[in-house]
Amino acid sequence: MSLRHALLATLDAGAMTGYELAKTFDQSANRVWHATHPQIYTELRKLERENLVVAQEEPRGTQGKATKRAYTVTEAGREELCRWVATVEEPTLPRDVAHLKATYFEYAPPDAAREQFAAHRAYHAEQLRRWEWHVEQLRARGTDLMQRRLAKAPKERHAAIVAYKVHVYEGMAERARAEVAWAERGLALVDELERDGFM
Amino acid sequence: MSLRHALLATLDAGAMTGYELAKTFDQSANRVWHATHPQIYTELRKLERENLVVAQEEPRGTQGKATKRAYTVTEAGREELCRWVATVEEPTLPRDVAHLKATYFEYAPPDAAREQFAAHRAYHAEQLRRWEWHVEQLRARGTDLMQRRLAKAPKERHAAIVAYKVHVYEGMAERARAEVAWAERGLALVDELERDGFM
DNA sequence: AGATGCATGTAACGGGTTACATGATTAC
DNA sequence: GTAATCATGTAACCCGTTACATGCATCT
Repeated sequence: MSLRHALLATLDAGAMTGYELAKTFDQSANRVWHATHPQIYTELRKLERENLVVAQEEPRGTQGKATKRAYTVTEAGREELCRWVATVEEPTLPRDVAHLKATYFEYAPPDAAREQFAAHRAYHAEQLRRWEWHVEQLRARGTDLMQRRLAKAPKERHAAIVAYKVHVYEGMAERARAEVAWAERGLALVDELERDGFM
Repeated sequence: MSLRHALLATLDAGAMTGYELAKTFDQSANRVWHATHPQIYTELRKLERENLVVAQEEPRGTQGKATKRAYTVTEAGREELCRWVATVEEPTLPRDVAHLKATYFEYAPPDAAREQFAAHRAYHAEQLRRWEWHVEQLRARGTDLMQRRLAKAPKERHAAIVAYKVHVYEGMAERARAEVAWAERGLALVDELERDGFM
């Protein structure tokens, strides 16, 4: 149940609608925790029922039929967020398709193996680019979310707020680099096995 | 739906019961893909209904009331396995509690942050030990599963069978090392922030 | 007038976890 | 005889995905 806390933390920087949260989640900041929009809307309603957030309903469009709802964290919500952040959690259990599949590449022709290592490399190279870009943005305190967050916090804490996020995103970048290197060693391995007649 | 393929691959090395598969899954080999025992038993029944495996039912114990079922892959199952291995899949979407939480360590007292980085380090150090041990076992072709797998495959393919698995497990070890390093940099960061009065 | 994109949802389904149930074997 | 462990399952629940529905806005 981490989605709710990711939502609480994001909302703590300032009120947002479900749509804005969904955008924030999948394009920029929280690529650490994936969530789809139906999930976000549903979870927000749930958080509202539990009084961890409150919604401000406003008309959307000119006809006044459609509405949008901007959510704000309540005091209880903030407490729940702090409680969660300070709690040590069980590590996520491993479930990694790419590595699982690579375990059994013996069952596939060399070209299929190569194709998959190449796809792996491409995906993580792209991720790496994103993480690196994001680290720069954070350091420059240039993202919307960060500015809103900093505006609400006392100045002496700004360094910590930025530093933890930078640390996380640098960790993700490091990971992506490792995946790229792993895929490249994989490609070399396929070549080697084929050259030596083992495939 | 990777569990079924992990099961098919494991069974392809030789018949096993659900219990043996569960053990294989969580203690030694397939720590790349976590699965609990109810899930394994259920999936095996499903694979059986789809004719991807067949079960050999045998009495268990002396009273002859309880039974056990040893599963074997069918030709269709092997084809499905090969098809899956050769297919490029969407990468698993990121969902990482530890990194998500670390993003918000600003909300926690420094000691709570330290405790979590320490737990992270301990967990991945232990994982690293496991992966390294496993790589050694594989290279020595010393695991049960590997020996059964090799016994069924033509000799000229042995090198590839071992090499792919070693590559995967070395990748996992590399990852674990990166997580340990990340946690250590995290600990240093908390110290630094506290020393400079930012917490 | 129709297509595309913004914005907010609901419903059905599937995979995975936790809790529970049951029987056999081994060690004390 | 009782506790622990081996072994096989079922049931309820929760989280997340996919597909569908709806309304407004903008561009052509």
